[in-house]
Amino acid sequence: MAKKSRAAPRREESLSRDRIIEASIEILDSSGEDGLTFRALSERLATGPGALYWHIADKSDLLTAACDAVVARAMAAPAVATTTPRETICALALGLFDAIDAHPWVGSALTRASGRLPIVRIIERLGQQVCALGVPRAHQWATVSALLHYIVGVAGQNAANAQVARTQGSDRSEFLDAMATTWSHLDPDDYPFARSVAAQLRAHDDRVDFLAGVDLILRGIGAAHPR
Amino acid sequence: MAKKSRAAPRREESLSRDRIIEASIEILDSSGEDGLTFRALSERLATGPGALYWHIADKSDLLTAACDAVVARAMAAPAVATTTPRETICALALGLFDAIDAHPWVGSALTRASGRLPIVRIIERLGQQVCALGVPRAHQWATVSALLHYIVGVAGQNAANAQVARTQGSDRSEFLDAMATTWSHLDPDDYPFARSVAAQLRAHDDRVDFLAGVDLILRGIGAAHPR
DNA sequence: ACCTGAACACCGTTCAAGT
DNA sequence: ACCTGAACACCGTTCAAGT
Repeated sequence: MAKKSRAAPRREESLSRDRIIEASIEILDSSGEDGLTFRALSERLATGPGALYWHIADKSDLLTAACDAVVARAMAAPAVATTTPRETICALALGLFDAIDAHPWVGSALTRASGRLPIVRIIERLGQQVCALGVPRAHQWATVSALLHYIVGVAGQNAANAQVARTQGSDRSEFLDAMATTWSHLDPDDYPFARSVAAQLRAHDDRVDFLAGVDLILRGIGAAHPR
Repeated sequence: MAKKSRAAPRREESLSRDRIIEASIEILDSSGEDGLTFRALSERLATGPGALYWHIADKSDLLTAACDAVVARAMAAPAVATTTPRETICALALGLFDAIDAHPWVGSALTRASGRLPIVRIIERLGQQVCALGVPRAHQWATVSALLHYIVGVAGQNAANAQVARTQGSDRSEFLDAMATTWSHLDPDDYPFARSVAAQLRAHDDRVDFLAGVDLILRGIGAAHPR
């Protein structure tokens, strides 16, 4: 047996906020929101639950920090000077959509992060482009707010869908299929529209619909503030 | 002492799904999401926690049902024949906004109710008006989806704000004030936009901003599908 | 300063037993 | 058929005690 080197640390790396957040993201990605517990997390980090509280305030802090790490990456892509503000907004929105698609738990974390850092990052990037679009100062906040709420709304719905699919053990298409079937059995007098779109539901592409919504808002901005 | 009448029931009314949901709404309104526990609920209904499971599947079922009761009321208002589809959509959106403002927990419940009854109710009412607007069949779903996600997004944010305000014991204006202060202290190079809107944040009216967002989407619909 | 891990005060849910 | 309430398997969080 090899002799222990002097002052060998208990872990390969000592505990730190960043290491905790990194481990949290891994657990969230593999086991979902319900899988992230202080016990599971401390086990993975080879420590006790109490140790985590030295580096993070509470679970909400942990979730927001994990969310922020993902959002920061998605918002880090620099704006290319040769693109229009409109294109940049679409790119930012799509970047967020894809990040949330890859990490569904970010969707629900974002919903609970109002006013916190991850939301401010998004507001800042959107806001700069809304200014560049020529929206007058008095309307800038409401405009950014509309874009933000739409994006966060879709994010939350996607997270919820993923959560349902996870707990039911079914994948997305099975989930959509079951939903479409339920809708097509609704009362024709009370729910004519829901019945009529049930079929489209099976084939639709969330990403395309998401972009269509962003496009609608951008058109609205253009119509409200013609240059 | 009055003689007990024969066959006196243990409770004034026997347990039922509706009574459970009604009591849940009262608890949610007075104590928030965290206040709704099976123990608090069974105590208020003078029964044991296990009894509730005879009438409801689980907590998610309970929350969705409570949410649906509120949404159903907000969506029940009949469309007046003399109004335009546009006005009806605004009225529906405002009705939901006010319902969620009065019952903040509905916001987060809605986010987790994708494809369930409360969401279908909203989709149906919006969908009929979107049809009336003359949106071509192929674009109806994406259009309704944009409106829905925006509304649910705002709802979720409002619920989160109310939740933060509740746990901090502060009211909405204190919360907004603290947020504005934090934002105004952000780094000027990294967050010029967030800093510039921080002041507006203190004075802004959520309801007005919400309507501005609905208006933006409606303008976008008009621009995308001119009649 | 940082970590340990038992203990506390809860949860949602189940289920044998009652009526 | 409907209800009871103890019991189960968890949570997040705290804190005296260690290094």
